[in-house]
Amino acid sequence: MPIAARPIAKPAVAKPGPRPRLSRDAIVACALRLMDREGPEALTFRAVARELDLAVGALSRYFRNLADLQDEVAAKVMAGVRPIEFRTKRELLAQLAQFGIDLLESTEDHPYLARIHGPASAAVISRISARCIKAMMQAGVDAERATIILSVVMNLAYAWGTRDAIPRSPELQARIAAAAAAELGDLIPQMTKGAANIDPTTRHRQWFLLCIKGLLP
Amino acid sequence: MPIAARPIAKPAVAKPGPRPRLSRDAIVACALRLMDREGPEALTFRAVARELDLAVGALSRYFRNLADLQDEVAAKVMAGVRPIEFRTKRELLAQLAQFGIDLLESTEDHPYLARIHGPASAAVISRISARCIKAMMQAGVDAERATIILSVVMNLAYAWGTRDAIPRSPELQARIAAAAAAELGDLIPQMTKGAANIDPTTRHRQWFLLCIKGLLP
DNA sequence: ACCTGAACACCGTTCAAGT
DNA sequence: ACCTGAACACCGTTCAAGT
Repeated sequence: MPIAARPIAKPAVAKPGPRPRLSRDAIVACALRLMDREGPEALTFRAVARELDLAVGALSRYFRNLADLQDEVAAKVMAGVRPIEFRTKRELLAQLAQFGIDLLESTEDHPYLARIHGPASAAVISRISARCIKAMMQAGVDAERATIILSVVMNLAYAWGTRDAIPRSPELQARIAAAAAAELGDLIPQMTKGAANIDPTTRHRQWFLLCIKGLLP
Repeated sequence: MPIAARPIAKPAVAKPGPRPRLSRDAIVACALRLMDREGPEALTFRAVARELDLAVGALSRYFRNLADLQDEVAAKVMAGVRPIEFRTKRELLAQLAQFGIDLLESTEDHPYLARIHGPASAAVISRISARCIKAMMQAGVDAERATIILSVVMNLAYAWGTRDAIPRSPELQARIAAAAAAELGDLIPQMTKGAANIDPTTRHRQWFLLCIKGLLP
């Protein structure tokens, strides 16, 4: 996901006195860059202020509190996800799968989304959801089914996108694998059989298609 | 979910000197109670120390850092979720739906789980997943399908369980509804039609069954 | 009007000192 | 061996004072 260029020109030497007002969006963009670069815990008012050459206190004029800023970052990311549009019934399946892939890539790029989710990002997601459900209903899917299908696609995208987001030490990785092996026993060969080295996006798309096909009427 | 009683007897008057050692689990149980009572942001080393009548520094002997303690809390909650067991093929559908309901109720009780998730809780989830997948494979479901079905059930349970976890002011609630209405337009009547006032658990079970039926071979 | 930056009340984490 | 609690380096948030 491309990040907007620095929105505020920084004078070579800090000058006192009133400066051009920052936009909320410029601050959100800066916060997003910061999180993508240094991780979610690096987002602090003080770090943003440093980056923007502001005093700490100034940020409170734009955001009620840190949670508010975090929420707006999540909203900005989600605003970049395009909902499906109704065209033809035949395209519905492929469109839904593509929507899933798009969302998956967004959450891969910003795996901290669930930790900073708030009311504002919830509103953005609600709007995207409504548009997707509308498209499905125009294609003849009933409201309940459309809601469930969308829920499946969005949540699988999120889960698959963040699967590798928790840093695992090699020892822990091995411990998890051993625990799974102990449970699965002699079924392991069957499991690894299908995991040929195909492109992950292709495999994810296949999984999305399998789910959506099973759920469309 | 029942919480264990306070594990350490608190002397009426604080006495200096060595005291009986606390167990990691006793501290985790205390942290869990604290989060359920006062929300996830109330979990601090200092609050736990106060509750357990300990000095702040002592907790670092048990947990590397706060994230470690949070992770163990999530692991404790997840350890209470029972995976499905293989019995008969006929029971598979109902068992998977029940597993979904169980998980959904856990996440409703502790909606902060995603925010405190870490390597230890990931290991617990991995073990539960392996057991569920094994049961499905013993019932004749191939490994890939079993993985996808489990992914769908677990992630829907999580999403549906936390749907109402973000506090929304009435104004925001209205703003979200208005945005959805603007997108959906005249399709709203169709949507609300099915939402008769049935028990939420029953509705969730129906949704789980619909999904699983569509995905089982 | 808008920004500054000291002040305040909290944190997590460390570690010499106690018992 | 285990706990204490002061000390340190950070936070978010507030607000009188500047320009």
